[in-house]
Amino acid sequence: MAAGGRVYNDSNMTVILQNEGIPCSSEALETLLMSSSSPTFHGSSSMVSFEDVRRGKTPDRSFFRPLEQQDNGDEDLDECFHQPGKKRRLTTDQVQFLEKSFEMENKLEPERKVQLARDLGLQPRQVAIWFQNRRARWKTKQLEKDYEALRAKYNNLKADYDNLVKEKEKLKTEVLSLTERLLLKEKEKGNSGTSDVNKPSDLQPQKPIPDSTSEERESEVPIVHVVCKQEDISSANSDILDSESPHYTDAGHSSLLEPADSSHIFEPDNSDLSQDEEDNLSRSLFPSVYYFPKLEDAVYSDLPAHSCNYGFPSEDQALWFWSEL
DNA sequence: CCAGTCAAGAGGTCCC
DNA sequence: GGGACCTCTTGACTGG
Repeated sequence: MAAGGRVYNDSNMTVILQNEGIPCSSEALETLLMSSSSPTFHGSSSMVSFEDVRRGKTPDRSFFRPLEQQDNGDEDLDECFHQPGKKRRLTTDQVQFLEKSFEMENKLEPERKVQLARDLGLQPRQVAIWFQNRRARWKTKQLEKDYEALRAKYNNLKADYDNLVKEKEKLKTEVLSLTERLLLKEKEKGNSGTSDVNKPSDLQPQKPIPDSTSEERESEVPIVHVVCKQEDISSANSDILDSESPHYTDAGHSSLLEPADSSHIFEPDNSDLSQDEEDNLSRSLFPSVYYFPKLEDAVYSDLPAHSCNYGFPSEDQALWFWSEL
């Protein structure tokens, strides 16, 4: 490596030491070189706790250096004379100390910076840079975590959505077969000679007179209003579904959805819906954009007045329809 | 201070 | 074994 190939002489030593802010008299040099091989620091530096460091028990800024000397006997030379442009890794203990400090508070006040620098034998600038980098890398990690969490959430929601789509299909099939049965029954009735079989009122429950409040609410929700007013058989079907399968009503959706969380809003799957575009049932079931809460979260008991139930209890609607059978 | 970037250093793998 | 190459980590710098 490059470090191995470095050649030092007295002159560049002096320059380097001055760059490092180390007094560079011949005695100082000697002291540094001596201390590097001094048995005083040859034990693990962990023998002196960081608490001691905080209390000022550490002898001087060279405390953390010997770790490198343990790794490589030549490191001390490198450490003392390394070129100013060259990057030096912090020792494990220095990093641990900084990490602990970072855990306690990831911002660095000037006083703390100076104190840390003194404790670790680093330049305050180095400490500042270390904290900056640490914050940046912590943020990156945090973003990764957040991304993973969001992805998991998305997968759950997608699974819920898929289940709902399946359930919708099932219910659709069910409604179709029931409708067929109903029509068949009506046909049989007609054949038996009853006169007013084909009146729409026979197929549909009498629309009750809405009270003033429900009237007002209807006007607030034009899309649903229009859908609910469809005076055909599928309208009746939608009433049944609304009462029996509250998952698709908008009852309580606003309170169940987290605000500003677009992951809860599903655009209709066009590929799914377009396969049966004439199906009024689908249209009445799904407004252009629909929301659905998690099944277990849904509050089915308090349907709003505009949720296709004409302001009547859903059980009654079911009765209107089934009483005709 | 942050985001983006550079570059040194260290570890791993492959090939001769 | 060791050199070449690659990748990742991390200290340092820069511009906003």
